[in-house]
Amino acid sequence: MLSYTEENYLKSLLKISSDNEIQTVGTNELAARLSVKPATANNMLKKLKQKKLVDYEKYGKINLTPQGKKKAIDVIRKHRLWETFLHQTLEFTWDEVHEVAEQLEHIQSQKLIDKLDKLLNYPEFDPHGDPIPNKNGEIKLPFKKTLTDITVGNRCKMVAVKDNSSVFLQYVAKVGLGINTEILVVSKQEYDATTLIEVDGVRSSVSQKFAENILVL
Amino acid sequence: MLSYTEENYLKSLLKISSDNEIQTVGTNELAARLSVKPATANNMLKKLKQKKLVDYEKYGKINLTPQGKKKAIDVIRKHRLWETFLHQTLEFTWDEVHEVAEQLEHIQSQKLIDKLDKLLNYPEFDPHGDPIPNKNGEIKLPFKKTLTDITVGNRCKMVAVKDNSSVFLQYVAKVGLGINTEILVVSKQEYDATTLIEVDGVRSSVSQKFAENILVL
DNA sequence: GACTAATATTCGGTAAAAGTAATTAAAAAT
DNA sequence: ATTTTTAATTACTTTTACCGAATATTAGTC
Repeated sequence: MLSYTEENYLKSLLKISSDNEIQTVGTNELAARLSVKPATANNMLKKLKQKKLVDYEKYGKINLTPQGKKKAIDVIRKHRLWETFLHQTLEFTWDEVHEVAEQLEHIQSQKLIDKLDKLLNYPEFDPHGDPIPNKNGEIKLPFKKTLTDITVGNRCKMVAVKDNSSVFLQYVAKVGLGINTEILVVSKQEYDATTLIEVDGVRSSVSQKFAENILVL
Repeated sequence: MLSYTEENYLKSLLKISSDNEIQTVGTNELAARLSVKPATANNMLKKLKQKKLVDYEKYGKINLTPQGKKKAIDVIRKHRLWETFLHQTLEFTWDEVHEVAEQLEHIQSQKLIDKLDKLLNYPEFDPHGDPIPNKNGEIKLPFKKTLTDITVGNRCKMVAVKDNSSVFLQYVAKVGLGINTEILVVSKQEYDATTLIEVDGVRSSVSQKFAENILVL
């Protein structure tokens, strides 16, 4: 049985590698994500290596073993199913779901998750548009284009967000955006890529940082 | 914020005092309930006293403070709401719900519990017939008569069970009993109070121990 | 190839949580 | 009033997670 903390480390490892493409996961980055010091992360990595959940050599690259990856996917599956449940069934707003799901994802009961999955009718994406791994650990490929990729004068549809922080999500909602809303890119500043967008007839100016976190189709 | 274990101690303290009427709660009994050594329970009691959740003096009797009681009721409320959810919404059998609810009861989110309560339409009793405290901590009085109180030739209706162990519940179901089933007391052995009952036309012989754990109206 | 910056690791130690064995105190029995 | 039994407490152990400081390694630059 894995501890709450161990599960979080595995989850972060998987998330980092899927966020940054092929990219190399380092002790520092891992530590930063989890808001701990590198020494702490290193300790945990040693423990996880011993449990054969991660595979790495001193000063070498960190990889999840097949077992570790399976476990990590399972945690993410639980997290996203709970988010979906909170949003769909219990009417939580999409910026409220994450925090509670962080707790719920550690509940141990295979049957619970299977039943929840069924209740929600086997959803493929959570309220933020992130893919929910199915029971076999298969994940629908997430979208790769962001709002920054849309050229001036073109329309696109928002399908997900990259940043799940509550402050970001509330800002997104304030601009009139949500899953499946249409966006028109009106203009862009050449200097800092500040973008003027139009959503349901309302225009807003958003920063490059903002646009990078909006995934579109 | 209370730890998982602290919450369990408070819950047990409340349960003991409501199970055994006025009865004095001792360190030993508490320890036995939680399957730890008396020393462990004593440690925790000191900690809980310091947090002003229990009130007791060395070698004296243990009482929950108003705050402690409130917290304990809250944990029980969460436990029983989750049990109801698992049974009603997710189709768990009544002997499966307890174990998972033991985990779910520690999730911290007022909103989650309120929404769950609403989803279930503010239930007053859980799948075992135990009363669910409402949002203000008020508890519908539980039933006090047991199957042993019914005299030969009379009928009664099962409304709850005292023992929530899976082995007992499965036995109960095997005899044909469930919440709201009718029972006819056919005869009783004088020697050991073994009782012959009839449920839906099927007769079974049950021990005194069994009968004591069946609450009836 | 030597210097340096960035990154990783080890060591020693802290703090909190949860537990037990062995002892001591109190209550009950003779 | 002494012994026996029961209950409560003290003192110590283990586990988990964390950090600061010192050290080691790797990679990039001149």
